[in-house]
Amino acid sequence: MLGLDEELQDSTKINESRTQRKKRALILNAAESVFARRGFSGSRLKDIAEEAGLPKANILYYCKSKENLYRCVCQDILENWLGAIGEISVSSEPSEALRKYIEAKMELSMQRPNASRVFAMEIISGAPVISDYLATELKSWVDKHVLIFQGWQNRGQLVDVSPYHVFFVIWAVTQTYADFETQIKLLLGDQHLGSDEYERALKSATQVILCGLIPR
Amino acid sequence: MLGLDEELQDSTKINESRTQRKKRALILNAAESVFARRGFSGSRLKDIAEEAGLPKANILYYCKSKENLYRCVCQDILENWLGAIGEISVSSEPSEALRKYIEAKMELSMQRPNASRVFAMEIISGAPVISDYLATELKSWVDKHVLIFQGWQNRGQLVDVSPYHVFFVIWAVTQTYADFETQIKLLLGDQHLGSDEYERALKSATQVILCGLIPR
DNA sequence: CCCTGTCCTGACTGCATATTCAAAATCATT
DNA sequence: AATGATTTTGAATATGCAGTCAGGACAGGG
Repeated sequence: MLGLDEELQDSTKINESRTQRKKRALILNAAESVFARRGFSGSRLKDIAEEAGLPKANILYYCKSKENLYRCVCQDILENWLGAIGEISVSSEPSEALRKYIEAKMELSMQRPNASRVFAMEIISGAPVISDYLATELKSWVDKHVLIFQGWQNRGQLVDVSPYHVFFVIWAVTQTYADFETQIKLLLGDQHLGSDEYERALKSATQVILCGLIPR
Repeated sequence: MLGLDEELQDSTKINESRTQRKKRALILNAAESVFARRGFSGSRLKDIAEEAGLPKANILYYCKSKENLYRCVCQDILENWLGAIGEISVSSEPSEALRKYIEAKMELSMQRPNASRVFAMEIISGAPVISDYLATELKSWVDKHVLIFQGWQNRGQLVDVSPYHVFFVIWAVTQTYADFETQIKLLLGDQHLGSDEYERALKSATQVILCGLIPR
């Protein structure tokens, strides 16, 4: 279990046919949903194969090993996340910028809850696969935005809390609706977190966090 | 994988000697720390045994099976949590009550981070073992407190957000410092979340959440 | 239609691991 | 100290699973 970039199944091969790309996506999806539920060691290739509707050996043909498959899933998730979340600029109004950011994160959590869960398990397990990514790409992204936050704070547009912790709070809240869906459903007595409940969650999260961050 | 209460190794046997209770605690501790890192399926009895400094077969002697051991760990965690968190009463001032609650939760997260992580993984996995507990004991506790929150809201002491989501937000934030410690350490560049950083985390969490909840 | 390389897959292998077992050690009681 | 009950443990077992492989299907180019 080392870094992400070594030995990854090359998913951008020059001559990859349409059906092949579809099959890859199918496998990644199936794998993501199984890994999300059982974690890496708890997942069985057989289950992933069934979920994807393919024979086990075919999975191994596309992704050389279970570990490599897991790495591909992680990479897929990280790319998707980095791409989907827009930047925040210094000049923007913090309340609007933060609202947009929270909305975007929330949207991601609801649309690909399994991605969030795989990520969560990976971190809880000590990030054996993505720690490099966290320490380099994510860290520099965060550090950059911490500066922006401090700019806002100097202008009195943001309350005086450690900017890092602002991120921790936002991430915690937005991801909880994906990661702890089971618990939330059970407590709300709901079977499926409908879009009405999603609205309420978004409203609560945004309201609580923003009110706590923007001075009046 | 069924409910919690069936077939649990009876840890309250009448004549259990001091050394036996110590050994049980030793095993539970070791198991908790391994389960926290690897999840249920990812954990190896061998690793738990090594962590506890006991031969593998001895673990099985005390807890009949790996699954039963996992159940015991979960039960231990839930009991500890339920016991440690005080009640919140209607008559209390919401800002003080919530502050205390947040502090207590935060304290638990920092003191037994592994417990929090086991719990998190269990929920993400769909709560195969503790779903009964969530649906009964925890649900009734939450429902009771939702009424209290609504009382506060009627008196204008608490902003108008869904009380359930107030809990989700508080839990998300307080647990993130245990569950995502790896990520937080990497981003802060710290090796060990010292007590100074803990103070900062507590302050940020309390400030953001409370300011968002208490009207002015 | 044949040939060549790619893709697919059922059966097999070897290893890791939870659990059992039986014998040894320890303890408790008289 | 003798006897029986409980506790401990190394070794054996049996199962489940990731990964291999050899051969079949298939596509494309001539």
